[in-house]
Amino acid sequence: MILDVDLTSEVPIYQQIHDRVVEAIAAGELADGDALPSTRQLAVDLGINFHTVNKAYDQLRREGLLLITRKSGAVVQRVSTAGFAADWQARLKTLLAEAIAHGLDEREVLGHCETTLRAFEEVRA
Amino acid sequence: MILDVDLTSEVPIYQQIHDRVVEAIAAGELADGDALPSTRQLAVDLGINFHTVNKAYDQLRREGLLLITRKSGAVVQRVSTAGFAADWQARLKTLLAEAIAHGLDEREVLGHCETTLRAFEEVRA
DNA sequence: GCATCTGTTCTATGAGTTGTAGAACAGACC
DNA sequence: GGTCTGTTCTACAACTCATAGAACAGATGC
Repeated sequence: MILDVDLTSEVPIYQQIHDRVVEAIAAGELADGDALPSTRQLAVDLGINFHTVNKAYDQLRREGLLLITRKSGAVVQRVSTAGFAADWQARLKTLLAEAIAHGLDEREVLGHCETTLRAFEEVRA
Repeated sequence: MILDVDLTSEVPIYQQIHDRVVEAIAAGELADGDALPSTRQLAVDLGINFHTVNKAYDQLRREGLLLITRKSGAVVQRVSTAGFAADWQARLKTLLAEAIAHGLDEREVLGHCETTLRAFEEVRA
């Protein structure tokens, strides 16, 4: 699993780790039961502190995407989470509004959504 | 113009103000040339400090959505901004991946995008 | 048993962000 | 002249971010 983070980005490192894992799950590169590297190992690989990796993993666990045990480490396991849909739709509205406000056409924006979703499908197929 | 912010939210107040203005522009409730309330006035209306409003307005100005002068105050005026598209598409990918990772179907996600975009169109019409 | 790796938890520190606050200046308006 | 405006400056408490060190306990392999 390739997981590249930009240490110079304004986006927090733990957030980048979180986002890359989510994208890998969406693309099917990570499926239920797949193991992630240990917090200490990934921290060494990325050249960061293991507490930072721990924070990203913990966030994924709270979101119901990761199961973490002392025995098996971090394993992808998706469980239903309440209240996700409403929060997600609110963020979608804000993001799409940003594109429209900046002058993009509705059809153009929908095309970007379609292309992005198709990319996930294709990697999975 | 109604602008409601949640002071108890974990989302920063200035970010909420920014997002609501962007959504209003996308929905056509705010068009080019429309004036926003002064920083001090909006701060009083929302019961917050005017520096916080100033931060939100300044962010909108840097994004090319607002023109701020001592004379006319804050006025909606959209100008082209470089580098917006790439950043936006990266954020779109992350947001859509989150939905797919949580088990939503691709068609379902695209449907949400379509519905949200249509809502903007309808308010504008 | 022993060493090692793992997740977990605690404290701590420095840098940066967030929101509030007060003050001051200058242009615009009546 | 008085008032409203945006702008800029400093300042503060609270919080976040990332790093750091230490310690504990379960699991694994020899």
